[in-house]
Amino acid sequence: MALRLHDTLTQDKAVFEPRAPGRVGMYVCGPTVYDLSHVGHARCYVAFDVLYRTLRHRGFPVRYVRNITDIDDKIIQRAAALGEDPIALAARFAREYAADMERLGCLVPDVEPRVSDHLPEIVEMTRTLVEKGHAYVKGGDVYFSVRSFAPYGKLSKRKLDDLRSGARVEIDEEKQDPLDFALWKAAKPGEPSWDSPWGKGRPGWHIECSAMSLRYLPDGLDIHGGGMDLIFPHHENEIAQSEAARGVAFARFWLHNGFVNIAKEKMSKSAGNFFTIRQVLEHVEPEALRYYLLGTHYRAPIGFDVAIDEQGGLIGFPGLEDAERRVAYCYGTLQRMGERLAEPAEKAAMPAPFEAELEGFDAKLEGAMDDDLNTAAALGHVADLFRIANDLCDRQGKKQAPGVRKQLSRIRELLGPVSATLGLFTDDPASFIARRAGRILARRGLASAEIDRRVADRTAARSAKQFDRADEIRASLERDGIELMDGPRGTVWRVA
RNA sequence: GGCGCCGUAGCCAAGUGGUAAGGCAGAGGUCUGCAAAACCUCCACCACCGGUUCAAGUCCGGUCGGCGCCUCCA
Repeated sequence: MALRLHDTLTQDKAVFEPRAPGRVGMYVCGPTVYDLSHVGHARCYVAFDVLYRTLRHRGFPVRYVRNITDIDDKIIQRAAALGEDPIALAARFAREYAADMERLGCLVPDVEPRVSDHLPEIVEMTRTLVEKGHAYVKGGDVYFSVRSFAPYGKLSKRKLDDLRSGARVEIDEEKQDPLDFALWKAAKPGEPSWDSPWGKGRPGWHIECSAMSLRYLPDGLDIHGGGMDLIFPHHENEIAQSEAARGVAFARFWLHNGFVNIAKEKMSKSAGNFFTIRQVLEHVEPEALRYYLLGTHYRAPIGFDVAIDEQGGLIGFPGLEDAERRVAYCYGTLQRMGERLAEPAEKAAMPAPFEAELEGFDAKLEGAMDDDLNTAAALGHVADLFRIANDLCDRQGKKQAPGVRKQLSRIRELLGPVSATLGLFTDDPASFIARRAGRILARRGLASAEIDRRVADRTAARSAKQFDRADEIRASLERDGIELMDGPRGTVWRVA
């Protein structure tokens, strides 16, 4: 089996092989830190986290580089609006971003370079482009000459003449061609600036990714990723800068994730129809968001449901709440498995029918991930696994079957690669369930101690065979969204 | 206008030519004092029209509908 990835350059899937055996260089465009990250960012970084995890799980030594853009027009604008220092504002949102990533279960990249730490590399690459005739200086600005790079448009499948005719960009008198873009911008009063051969200034938007990616992946990139909206112009420009400067291919595989849509339209800052990651995490566990995102293939658009009351107030996120119930089901199953496995050992051998179904799982999971990281298909197989686990756990008393423990521990082993590659089900089951229950109860204004008391009342009524009274209490708890489960070890409750 | 993507059950969603994974909702059942949970069973003329093929949701052409990029954007 071999991992196949979809490459935007060829618009086709191909078997992934690193250019140099023994190491994989992977670069993902990180955020411009002028605000909190939203669900669209979450999707991108979760998707590439899965790629990172999968590569590592397959034994590739990976160097994962994900930048932080902390010098940018928007940061300067936002800082001016808030009366805050731009560098400080960027540092603040970079911390918030890191916290969001951690909560979503995204592994920390090997390198997270910041633009403000890499001015020398950026200046150097810009200087090289000027020397090679791919860039020109106008006043204190430096522009990349798009016409000087023949393959321009190869990633986004655009022709220069099409772009020109459709261009709605204002004609900048300083540019030789409207398509040219700034590598270096002359300083304006009150803005952060750095010294350069062209005077004080700061980097343009695209150059930082070329300079920083090649700084940490000097042999070139095996994989370059980001959102589909970066294909043009950002990634197209990165290719132009990098390949014009070095004369060699920049990245082998270009991977782009699809958008998160609200009411069929792309979630974006500029459209204002976005929800931040932490807004979402006020309503559901982080793992629910991760599970939800992985339920759709990373290149396909994913819808984001929002429930609004009549006054336009936010009620919640129905799709995410469904996902959370599903994650809770999985953790509930893991909890049952743990309890069952703690029981005394059996002697009987594993019966054949289950064995076959379980043994096929590894290959199914691997096959799904091999197919351009088909996490949705992978989760379909994971669903089978949890169903089998519950069925096994049900086999008690009269339905006792041999080999249950052995099979459950096998299932637990099979879940290892799931956690390793998808980053799911890594929490302690009891912790997840308790945390979720606590959050939902708090939202409903309920306390678990009070529920315990009501449950105890019902238990007393049941012992006295006062079933009407017992059912009355059950109904009352149900109205509060509490489900009761009478078992051999007594009654337990949980939030619906 | 240029380039590109998508249309699979009530909803979400996988499906790299050989008679449609999975989840939610719904119906029936097992279990239960009653329930719940869990499990079992049931539930698809793959937008439409042509074409290629022994065989098409899957390939090609067209129609209709939706979306994205071309300006900051994950």
